[in-house]
Amino acid sequence: MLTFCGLDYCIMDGNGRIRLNTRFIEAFLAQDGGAFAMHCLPEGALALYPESTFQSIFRPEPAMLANAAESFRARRMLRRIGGRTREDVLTKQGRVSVPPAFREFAALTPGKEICVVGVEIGVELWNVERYEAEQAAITAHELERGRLEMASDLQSFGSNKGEEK
Amino acid sequence: MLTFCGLDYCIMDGNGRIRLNTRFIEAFLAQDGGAFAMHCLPEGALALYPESTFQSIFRPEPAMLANAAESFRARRMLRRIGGRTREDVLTKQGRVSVPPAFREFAALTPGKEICVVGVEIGVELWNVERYEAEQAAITAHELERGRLEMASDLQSFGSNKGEEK
DNA sequence: CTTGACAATGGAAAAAAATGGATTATTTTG
DNA sequence: CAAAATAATCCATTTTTTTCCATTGTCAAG
Repeated sequence: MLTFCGLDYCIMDGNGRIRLNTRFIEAFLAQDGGAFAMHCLPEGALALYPESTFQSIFRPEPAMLANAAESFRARRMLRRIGGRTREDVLTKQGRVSVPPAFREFAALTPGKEICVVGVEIGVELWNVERYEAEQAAITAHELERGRLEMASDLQSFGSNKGEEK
Repeated sequence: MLTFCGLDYCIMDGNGRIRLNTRFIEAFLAQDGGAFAMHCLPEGALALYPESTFQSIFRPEPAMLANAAESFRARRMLRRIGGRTREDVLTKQGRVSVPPAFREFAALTPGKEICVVGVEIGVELWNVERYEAEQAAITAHELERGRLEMASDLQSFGSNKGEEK
């Protein structure tokens, strides 16, 4: 069953907060009582994962923690997660406020429309243009895949022109 | 036996919902008590599959879930399914409401006519013009396939001109 | 230490949209 | 042609979404 699914367009209010739709609110409440982690993804969007999901996916290995003092790479890894993550709890009204630094990171402008995307294990907050570009990339890949599949269907007859017009 | 078959034209009401015909309603009720998944296809249409059918097709690999932190590709996969799917249940009257983002995706306009196509394992909702274009593409492919099939029949005699005209 | 400005927070009212039911119209069937 | 079944429309109700406002907290200047 898909816990977090669907796509909403909604408005970030003048103070940089958004209200999740009812299904998402209930999913967060059910999983960790509304506790979640907000994390900046390299794609330029913000992911919200229920607290426990975040822990199980992003928790650094003990070895990493032990190495932090000596290892440049270990420190960078911890910084990457730590500096780009914030933990919080949904308000009673199911609102999430996005801190200024994160808003800037994800190009989310107070007062403007944003996308809230269900991604099975949580949700992602996207700038609309960025999300549409992401969608287009996904669709283009799928269509190309379909095109090749159909072309190969004709190949079985030893077609000398597998490409259609 | 073809559970879902046939083609209907019907009207999406002013609130973005459609009512399935009796055969489809009964098929959905019979399979999962009316529970279904609505999924955006790259062709630009919406597929409705009974819950269990959808699960068997799109069940996410556990690896994908675990890799969400590290893998760009894993996140995109979760986004591809999660962001483009919604689970729901038929109402008592057999109505399905299509959320705004999905309406836009499939070019389904409230108050206008759409196509409901039986596709054996479920149904698809199409914008009328898009469906007609798809039909044309299917026919063109079949004809091309037939042409190649006949040509290859001649090949068996070592014809020096396998191509016709 | 107090005051004032600013931002963040929480709550609630107003607006908009979705929902469910029932009525009306249309088509199919006998 | 009449009756039944199906499809479409309308309307009242509920829910959701958005906007607005009051309160709280923080920081800086006096």
